[in-house]
Amino acid sequence: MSKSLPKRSEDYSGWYNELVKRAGLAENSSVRGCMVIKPYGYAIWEKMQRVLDDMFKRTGHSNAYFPLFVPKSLFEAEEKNAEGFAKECAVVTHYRLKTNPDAKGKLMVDPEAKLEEELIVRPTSEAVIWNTYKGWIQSYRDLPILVNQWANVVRWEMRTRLFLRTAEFLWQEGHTAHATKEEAIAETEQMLDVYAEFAEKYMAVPVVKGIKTPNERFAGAVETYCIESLMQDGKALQTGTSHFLGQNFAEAFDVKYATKEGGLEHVWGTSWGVSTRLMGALIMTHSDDAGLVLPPKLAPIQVVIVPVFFNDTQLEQISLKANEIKKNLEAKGVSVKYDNRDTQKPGWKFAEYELQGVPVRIAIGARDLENGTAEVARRDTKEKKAYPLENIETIVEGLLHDIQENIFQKALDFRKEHTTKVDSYEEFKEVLNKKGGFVLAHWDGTPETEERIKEETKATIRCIALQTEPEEGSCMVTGKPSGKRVYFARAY
RNA sequence: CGGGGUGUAGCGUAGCCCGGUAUCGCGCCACAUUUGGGAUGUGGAGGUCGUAGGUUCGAAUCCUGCCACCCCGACCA
Repeated sequence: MSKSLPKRSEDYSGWYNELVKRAGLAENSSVRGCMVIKPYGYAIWEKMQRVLDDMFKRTGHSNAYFPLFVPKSLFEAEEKNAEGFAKECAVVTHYRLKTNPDAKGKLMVDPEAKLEEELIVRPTSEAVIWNTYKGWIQSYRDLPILVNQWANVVRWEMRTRLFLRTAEFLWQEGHTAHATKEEAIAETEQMLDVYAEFAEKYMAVPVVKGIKTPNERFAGAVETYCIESLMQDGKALQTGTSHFLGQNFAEAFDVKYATKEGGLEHVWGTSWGVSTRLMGALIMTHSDDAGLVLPPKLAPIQVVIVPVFFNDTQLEQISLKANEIKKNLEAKGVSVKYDNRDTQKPGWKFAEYELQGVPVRIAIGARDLENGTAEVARRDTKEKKAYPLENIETIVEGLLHDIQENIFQKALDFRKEHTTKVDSYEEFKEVLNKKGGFVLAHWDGTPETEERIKEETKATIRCIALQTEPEEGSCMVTGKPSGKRVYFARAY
């Protein structure tokens, strides 16, 4: 195993794959397409979960849990949704194994134990949930229902990549039911805002909020909202989606409520989710050739203290000071690791914590004790500076704040530099090939043109941004009139 | 599912064409010297060569089947 990662500029996907493994985030498992999320990677996911979960609670949602299996008859009830997922479903057909009479010590599927109705391993839970909601909702007094679940889902992907696309992944899916269309749309938009806030304030990942074109829309939704972000290789990544389901699922599952006025109406629905794919966005937005760069707000270890010592006496003295700093920082809510192992050298530790993206590193040696200082290094810029020990906690606290701001700003600048307006198809292709990033162009609004662009350039419409100001123009491909520019990019 | 490739120690590999029981690096263990950016030396442990079969006195090497993984395509919210 070589010591350094592949360079981003030379082999971006190699860099990503190696980084995920070497930083201890995840690894491939013996199950095709499925990953093992390792403790360090899972710790980041847990922090994401905690923040998001709080945000969901604050907006009135409660958690619940629904089954992993969906009976085929339920699954197919909402036709478009079922069709959209049909090609990537794992299906349970039997419920028993038996010993194989032809191969000693081996098991085989018991042909006698065929399920009467196949069970689909959920690729998403709308079907089970709406079928359940049917029993929960009779009157307007039962609405709204604001439920979220943290779960795993399975989508049998042909080609997988750690975090970005795996056959099984972890996510949360919110499913809400409302009395009115307006309320459901407001919910959809509210959750999109929650995701955007989370991405920008916590992950430090700038996002474009928008709606999907019909081609890219969630199967079964009336409107799909999304947040899109830009990775360092110029490819876009969908980081979250929020769907206005209209009455599609209510109709498919016959979910009606009695109105105040005594009428009977189908309820309105939404669903919204973010997944472990966020980990991919986090990694690819900030990290560099030396390893992971984590935003302080999501870093499992925010500060690491590394002692530099030559003998046990020195270590003892340094530890005294280090533990004091650790305690003081922890009192301020900062998570600190004091790495006093004598089995690794300081230089090794420096490199290791850089690989793991720990935002701030404090090194204390005998020399520092004499001078009453410590060396403080920040991960994002790799700057090192000696500070007096007295107010080091304040310095570190400020630094964590700075890093959070700085990496967001850096990502935002990158996105600005890589967002290009073009007015011709030629220019469009050139920008895609030479520069990458988001390309803002006029489009005639037809699925045919969108499809043609996708086939010819591999770029898709990432979204129609919510904040886009109207601008008269003509479609770069067909010349037909267009009222605004849309975001194109090659995407993950 | 199509086209190409690869499976050899925990990881990365040489050997395969031309058959004779496996090379090197990292990591691991022990000891010593080291320790402010991934230390050095000496010694040591670790292998069903993906798997099943075939050819052969003898197979990592040749042949066949199977499995897994990677790349390209197709597919993909």
